[in-house]
Amino acid sequence: MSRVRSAEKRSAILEAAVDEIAEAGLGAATAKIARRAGIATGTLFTYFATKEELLNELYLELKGEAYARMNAGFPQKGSLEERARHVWMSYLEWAIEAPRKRKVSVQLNVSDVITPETRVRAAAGRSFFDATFAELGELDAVRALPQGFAAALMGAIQEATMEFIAKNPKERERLKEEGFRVFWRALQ
Amino acid sequence: MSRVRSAEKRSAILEAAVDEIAEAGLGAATAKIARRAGIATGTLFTYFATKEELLNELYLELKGEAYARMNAGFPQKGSLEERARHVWMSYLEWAIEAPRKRKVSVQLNVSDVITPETRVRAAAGRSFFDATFAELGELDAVRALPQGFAAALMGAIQEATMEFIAKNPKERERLKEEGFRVFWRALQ
Amino acid sequence: MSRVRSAEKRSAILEAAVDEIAEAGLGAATAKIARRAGIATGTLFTYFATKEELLNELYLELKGEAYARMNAGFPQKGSLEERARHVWMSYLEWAIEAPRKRKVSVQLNVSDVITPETRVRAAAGRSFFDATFAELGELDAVRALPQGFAAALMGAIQEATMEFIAKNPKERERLKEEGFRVFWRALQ
Amino acid sequence: MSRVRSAEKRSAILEAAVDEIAEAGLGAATAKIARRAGIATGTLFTYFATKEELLNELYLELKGEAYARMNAGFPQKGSLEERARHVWMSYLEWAIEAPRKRKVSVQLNVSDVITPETRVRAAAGRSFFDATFAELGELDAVRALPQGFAAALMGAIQEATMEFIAKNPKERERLKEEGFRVFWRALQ
DNA sequence: GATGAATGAGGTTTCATTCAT
DNA sequence: TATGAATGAAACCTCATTCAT
Repeated sequence: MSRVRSAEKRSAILEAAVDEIAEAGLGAATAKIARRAGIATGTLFTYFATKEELLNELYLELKGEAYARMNAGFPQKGSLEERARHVWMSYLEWAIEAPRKRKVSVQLNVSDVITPETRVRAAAGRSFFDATFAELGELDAVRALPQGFAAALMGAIQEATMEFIAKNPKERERLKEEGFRVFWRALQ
Repeated sequence: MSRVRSAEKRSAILEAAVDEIAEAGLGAATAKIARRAGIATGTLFTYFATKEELLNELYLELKGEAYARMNAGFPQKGSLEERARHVWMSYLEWAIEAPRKRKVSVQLNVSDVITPETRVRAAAGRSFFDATFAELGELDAVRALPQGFAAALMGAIQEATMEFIAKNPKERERLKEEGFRVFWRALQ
Repeated sequence: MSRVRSAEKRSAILEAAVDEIAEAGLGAATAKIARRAGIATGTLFTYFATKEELLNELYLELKGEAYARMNAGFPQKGSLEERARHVWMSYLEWAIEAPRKRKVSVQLNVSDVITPETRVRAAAGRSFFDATFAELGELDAVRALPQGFAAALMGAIQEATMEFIAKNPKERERLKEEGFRVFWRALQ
Repeated sequence: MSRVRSAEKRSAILEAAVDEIAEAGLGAATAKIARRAGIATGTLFTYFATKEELLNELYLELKGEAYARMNAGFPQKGSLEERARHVWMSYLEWAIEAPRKRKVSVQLNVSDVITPETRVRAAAGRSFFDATFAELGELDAVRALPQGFAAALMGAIQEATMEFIAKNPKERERLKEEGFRVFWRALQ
């Protein structure tokens, strides 16, 4: 039997990619990523056929990780506000814990390497709380706006909130809460 | 006297940079930018010593252009809502008119090439309507949040709004207005 | 296992560098050196990280080669004159055989690319006959001069001798001998 | 009447070239030389048609300056040793006073930019004390060696001496004297 | 599968020289 | 003459990807 592609190595590459891209931008060299992952340059390409594929997979991974966090402990039966608050808080916690991951996720999102198909696949991870966003979209405040606006709005306000948490880490808890309240008020 | 450094050429380079970066990302080749600007490769470097400098100047230029738009026709004596609405609308109009510029502006903003000093210089262009944001920051909804949150919030919601305008260009006017109303409500 | 860095290729690069530099000076293009060595442009940089490193290694190589010649057949137990004569003759023979190498060695020596550290490392190769120079330094003629003067003196007179051998190759043997006698007399 | 090429500017260029080459090697940029000379890039080329010409003229200038020093106060009627000593001392003094000029002179000499014709023209400046070298060449010690050997020998030993003076500036006078004695003994 | 040397196109920047002013 | 912007070939070096081992 031949050796098998190891999941550990795959993860090591993705983690190394996060670090390297956080430091050097999307232009980060595959060779450096490989070295950081503790593997040979060539090995990287047995896990990801091209750099573009690596980047797309990374995007999926990061989105997936964030979504997993939001899905965990999701109060399926809570009130709309409770569910919205859960999503808000759990994403922010992930972003605070892994700022480089969030940074890279943003860079990937803004770039053109991520294919529409990848974006679609990434969105699939939201299944759990998508219903919540659908409900939010029904609120008077945004009913006249396209589907998805509520989600985008949350993302946007979180982005702004993150920025300030990064600057005042000690006020983290308060900022998380206040941020949510601003978001919530926007929807009333 | 020798030939004089022409403002037209400088502008041509910056415009070419916008187009090229919009298509190829921040990795866009200086040689291609030069060709698109109709000058020789070397000439670019008599206007901008390094690519990094070009990128920083471009950021300044784009921010400046957007701010100029917001400053133009600013209703100095209008109500707070009128002034906020002006800022909201004029930025969105600029972003809609020049989507590539906005896109590049976002990419630059997210990247690490823009120095803190450039960011400070860019912020200087906001003088006119900064007072408005200061006033917004005094509203109950965001009083507990750090200075600058209102501005960041507007940027964030605009970002979300832009995304949807890009997808539904025909609804532009309505989306602009609805977006503002969401923003405004968040502050009440 | 991957392909292994080949000593032959390394040598080929160094030899090509000698030829290219002899023809074009220290400004010789790395691309041309690579082509002459029969490898791709990029390959050169897997053997030498930068051109500067290549130049320093080349210096080491050339000095090493010359010193190896002088060490070979060194009459450890011969009289001072015999030992000095051996050093004198063997260096000149090397320089005559490989005039381009000597030329490049001189250019490198005069330039600022060779780091002090490289110079120190190069000097290490003289171990064998250093004792001889130390003894020469004790002779009355140069005792009042700094340590190392005798060695520098030999180098200088050899330089002058070389020049004339290059012009009158047929008189090589006589000039080698006469040159040594002038050197030797200077020390008496 | 049109403006005339100014001798001052020419000198300024040559001096700037010395400084720039001493710092950056023969690859020094003409534009930097021009800036250092306080003139425009283009102006340099009205004084020297090409960089190569500039370099050749510089060589001539430096050799000329050194020779002028040796010619000054030349003891036409002194003994052979007195005359030789004068040449020895005055060159060393020049080299000590203007180490960068000497350094550049050496670099030029070793390179291939200096044409044979320039070398011939440079040699012309030695007229005054050439007779002395001719006489030195008649001494038994070097009679069997080609014409010019005595001069080359002096140059070579001076080179060695210079090196040590550079390292021990305080012993300058003693080293100058001792160096000469070594040279003189070599000829006896 | 794993390795890392090899490849060569392409990236940024420099530079001697020209030429409009 | 003087100026310095303009030129574009070339320089050094990087990098995604391939492939011999």
